[in-house]
Amino acid sequence: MAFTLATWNINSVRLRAPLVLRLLEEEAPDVLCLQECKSPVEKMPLEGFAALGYRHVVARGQRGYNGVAILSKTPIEEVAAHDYASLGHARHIAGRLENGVVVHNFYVPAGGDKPDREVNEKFGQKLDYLAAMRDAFHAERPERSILVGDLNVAPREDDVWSHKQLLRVVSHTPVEVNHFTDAQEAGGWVDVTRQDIPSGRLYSWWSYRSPDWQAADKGRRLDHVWASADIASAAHGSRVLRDVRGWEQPSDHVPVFASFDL
DNA sequence: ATGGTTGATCGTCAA
Repeated sequence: MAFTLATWNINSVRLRAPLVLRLLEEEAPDVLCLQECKSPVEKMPLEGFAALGYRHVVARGQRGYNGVAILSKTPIEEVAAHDYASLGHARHIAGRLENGVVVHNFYVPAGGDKPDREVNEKFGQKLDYLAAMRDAFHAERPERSILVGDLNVAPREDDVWSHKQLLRVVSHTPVEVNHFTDAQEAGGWVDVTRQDIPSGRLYSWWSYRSPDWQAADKGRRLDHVWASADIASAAHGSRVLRDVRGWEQPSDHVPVFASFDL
């Protein structure tokens, strides 16, 4: 069974429900993972998604911040919803599809402005969160699993518009990249997007604060699709839907897609 | 070094 999966930081699922519906109609992924829903689950506009065939949902929400959801055309069974680093935030949900594949959907803390945990508590929380992910994957190495989400780290030099200018900017600092890589390696996760698109600049986020995002193109690749090593060879066809950044009243993130022959 | 924009919520925090 082949299926296509997408991940998208929607930055308010209620405000941008029309954009979610447009993506589902135009691209029809089998599974869509959303982050930053900024809504309790009971206030997410799930009826509209169900009307398009996405009748199966696992989600965690909270008022105003965070919030993750997995929409699926086929049944999905919730298998976990971890509060890594005990932040009390709705940042993770995991479900198992009928083919046995477990989908982890993450929204890693952004980490605030200053990349120093001594003066910025949020940066410390981000590092702690990534360390907790590492520990969890070390304790139980994932198999037949896919991990997606807004991981809020752009690990490679060609994942940012200027490696040199971002070395001290949160999302691309060496300490974050090290924590990110440790979590990835602890799980034996393969970066599916870079397996399919091995070289060249690739971004999934452009700041609202940067005018003329398209021409300036000061983007970062913060949104990721990983697969456990046992199924990584089944992945193909990764795409980053850059044009979605130009939709009306857009999210600052765009969807990232991958397909799997399993 | 600073400010730039957006969203939730309703003065301010988070991103």
